[in-house]
Order: sequence, then structure tokens, then C-alpha cells
Amino acid sequence: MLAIFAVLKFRHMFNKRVRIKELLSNESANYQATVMGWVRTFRNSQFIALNDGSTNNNLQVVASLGEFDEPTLKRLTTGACIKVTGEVITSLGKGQKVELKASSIEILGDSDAEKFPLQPKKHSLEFLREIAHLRFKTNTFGSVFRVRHSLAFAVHKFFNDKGFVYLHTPIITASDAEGAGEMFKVTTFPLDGTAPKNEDGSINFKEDFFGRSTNLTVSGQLEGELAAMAFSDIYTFGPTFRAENSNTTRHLAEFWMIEPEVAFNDLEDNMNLAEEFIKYVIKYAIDHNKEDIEFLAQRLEEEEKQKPQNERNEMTLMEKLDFVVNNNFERLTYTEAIEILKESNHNKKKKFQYLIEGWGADLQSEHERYLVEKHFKKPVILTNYPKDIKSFYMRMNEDGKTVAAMDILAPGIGEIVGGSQREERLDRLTERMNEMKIPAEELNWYLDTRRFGSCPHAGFGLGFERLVQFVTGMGNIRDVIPFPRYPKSAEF
RNA sequence: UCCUCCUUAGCUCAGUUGGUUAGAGCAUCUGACUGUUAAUCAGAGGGUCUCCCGUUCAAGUCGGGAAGGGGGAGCCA
Repeated sequence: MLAIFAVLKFRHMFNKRVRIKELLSNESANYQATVMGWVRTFRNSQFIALNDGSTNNNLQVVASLGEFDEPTLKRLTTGACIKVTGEVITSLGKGQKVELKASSIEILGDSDAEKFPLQPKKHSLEFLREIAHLRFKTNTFGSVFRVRHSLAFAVHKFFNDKGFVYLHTPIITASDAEGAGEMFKVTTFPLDGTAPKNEDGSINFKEDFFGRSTNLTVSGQLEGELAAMAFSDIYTFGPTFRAENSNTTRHLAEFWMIEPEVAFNDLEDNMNLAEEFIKYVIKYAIDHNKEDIEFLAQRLEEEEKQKPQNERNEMTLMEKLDFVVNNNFERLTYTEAIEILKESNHNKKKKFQYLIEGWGADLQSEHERYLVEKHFKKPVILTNYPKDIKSFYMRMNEDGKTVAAMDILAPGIGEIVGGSQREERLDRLTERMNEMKIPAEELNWYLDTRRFGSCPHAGFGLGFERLVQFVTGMGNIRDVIPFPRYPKSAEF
């Protein structure tokens, strides 16, 4: 037994390192340790600020004068990767409690200081976006992506703890009838015009890889409903794709979506689930990534100082998150929202670009922002929208005019959740599909849910990147996904 | 896709009514110093002013077009 342990121990020699986060949180001193990481700065030919991505806090490595040769010291440039062994001691300087007094320094990877684009100074987010393959090495993106990880983990923990089944819905789909947006085509046909054609000149997809026209998914909802009709409680969490020519701070062509679907839930259950879910994952991030969120909050505060007084946020990032976790979301119907907007001074003084005149129109983002940021100053759940501005699968209300839909609007980013109670009555559903010219034959499999043991059910979709934006305070959605895809951009 | 603003050194930005050799801070390099905290001090190198066309004796500066980027809108998550 002992021998086995010894072998295992030696086999992992190279990785017998201490993470910097652990080393710094353990305040004891006077022990030997090995660390590996990347040089942030090298000051005074003696002090290396070393970072390994476990935290934004750097470990101060001391290379005492005269103990290391000049060629080695020359290679301690910003960005270089090194392995250091030495003694952890109580720091002789003031900026940190402990530091590592190096006895050996090994250069694992050089970094040419004249060519390495990251410097020990502030960079603009636009510049870092151009070098997205290197931006993980900065404090801001270190924090953003550690928070993103925590939120993703919390998503699974929340649903798993509630007994939901995590369902993997297909990324390549055949249905293009959902109307959720423009789709990316998936084909193995050549693009030089030689693809097989039908007599009328259209492409003959019968000869394509799947024997039919296929696309990248825009939503896993319809497939999710199939599984909810058997498991009762399911959720999906995966990539979705929209080929819309959207150039905004809150749209991506490739983004991750969370879509729970729950049998026997009505609209109110659905709202309760969504609200509980959002609060849970935010709380999880606060509890597990306090340092990162505080760093991002400070970054945001400095950014805010550049803005004129009236455009600044009243709350800090941490206050905003605490507020969301500890307060109920405001719930009101579309009809009530229209009344509030119509009677608002903003509307009467004609400050809206699109004035609210009556019932039935879709809300513009200026209206959503007014409700969330000016009127209620908290997240808002809007329900029971006019049927004409919503999807075919949403459940018709008794009034025959509205559907059991709900949108959750968050301060700063707008719509974060879109959901509904689904239309479980086959006759009503097919009627709506006819009205909206949705080809029922193509969705026969979907309609089977209503033919064989249909039941009331509800679900929602939550844009994961918008959630990450909300929690990190990042203004542009392109900065909360590692490798953003958007019109004219698919680098890395 | 529409509206709007921007593009000058590796980065962040100045650049006057069009006028000689286009500047600063940071970064980089060289040297000094050595318990520093985005170290400090001294010096040096670094520019096809995004590209194309035009107006002019003369364009970084004015006009037109293109490309790229930011912000806003629409579509939505």
C-alpha cells in the first residue's frame, strides 16, 4: 500500500504545485512551496508579480539580488511562464502578508516583451476584444470568466438539487418552423453551384447528408417539451444560434441558453421558478466569487466616473446584486404596463421616441427600460401579452386576446428571460398554427405531445450571456463569452 | 439592416484658421539605483496620420467613397 502511494506521489512531481489562491489564503509561513504561473510585472530586478489564474491577486516572488544570473533575470519579462521553488515567508514589504523567496527559477516559456501585446497598464475592452486569445491573462477577463464558470455550475446545481433531468437537445435540427429567427444552414453540399437541384431549380436536399434541409438550432424548447411529457421536469443548457444581422451589445450569433420545461406548471409556477432560479445563481456567484465581483464592481465604478452625473448608476454592482437577491421581482400584466406607460410623464411630455397610444403594440426597449430603471427600479416580470406579438405555442387566455406569456426584464440589459405556459389543447394549438401559417406537417412529432397524454406545462428560456452580463456588470455581451461570434466576426 | 460617432507610435490620446522636421503619457530598449507594489531617475529607438479618389501652391486637418471599430435602434435571449 505504501509503495503505491509513493509511486503516485512521484508520478505527479511536476504538478506538485500550490495554486496561488491557496497559497495566499493560507497565511502561515516558513514552508517550502513550488508555484507556476505567468509574470505580470518584474520590478526592481527583484520582485516578480506572479499570476496563475486562480485569483487576480498576484504572488510576490522575491529573486534576491545576486542569487540569479543575469541571463535568467533578463527572461523574466511580462507574460513569461515560470516555475519557482522556494520558501514561503512573512513578507518584508507592505503590500502583502506572505511572499515566496525563490531558491530556483525555471523559465517554462519565454515571452518577447517587444511583441507581447499586454502591458502592465489599462487596456480598452475594444483592444482586448481584438486579442481575445490573450485577454484571459488580464484581471478583468480573469474575473469575468471565473464568474461565468460559477454561474454555469450553479445552473446545474440548482436544477439537479430540484430533481430536474438535464436534457441534451440537438444542435443540428430539421425543423425550421419555430420562427425564433434566421437560421444557419447545415449542409455538405458544395457551394459552387453544383449542388443537386430539383426540376424547379431549388436545391434537392433529399441528396444532402441528412436527406433533408437542416439548420443549427435556435432553441431546444420544442424538444424539451417532448422530454417534459415523460420526465415532468427537465432543463437544457447548451449553445444556440441565430443568423440575424444583429449588431448590439446584447446579441450574439452563438450564445448559450438555459431552457427549463416543467409538466403541470402554470404561468405563475413558471414565474416562481424563474425568479427563484435567477436569485439562486446570483447568490451562488456572490458566495463563491466575491473577490472577482468586487474587482469588477470597482472597475465599473471607475468607468462610471467618466460618465456625466445623471447617467451614473445609483447602486454599485454588489449592491445591485444584493438587491436582486433580496427583493421580489415586480409582477404585472402587459395591460397594466401599458397603462403605467401611457399615464407616465415621460409619455405625456413626449419623451419616448415611440409614444404609447393604446393596447396591442409591442413594447420598445425604451419602454422596458423606463419600467425597470425609472418606474420600479427592480427586475420586472411582464405577463399576458397580446397574442399577435407572441409565438404560436403560447397558451391562449380566457379573454381570447392575450396569451400566458412572461418576460423578465433586468436593469441595464433588458429582456433576460422569455417564457410561457404552453398551449396544451390540440385544437387551439393547431388553430393558432394555421393562423400563423406554421406548417403542421413538419411539426407532427411536436403535436404528438398533445395527442398522447397532453398536460398543462410551462417553461422559459434564459440567455446565459445576459445573465453573465448582469452579474459582472460588463456592458458588451461580446466580453462575457470567451470567443464571441457576431456578424463579420468569427476569429479564433 | 438603419442612425450616429470614431480611426494619428505597441497601447491611451493631443494636434490651432489647411503651412517648415507630427507631439505627450504609458510600454519597449540602454544605463543608474536596489524592499519594490502599474517602482523610480536619465537617455534612446519607434509614424505610409486606416485605405482610395478629389479640392489646393500646400492635406493628419477640407470633400467624396471604401474598410474596420464604438454607441444607439430593430430582431430577440
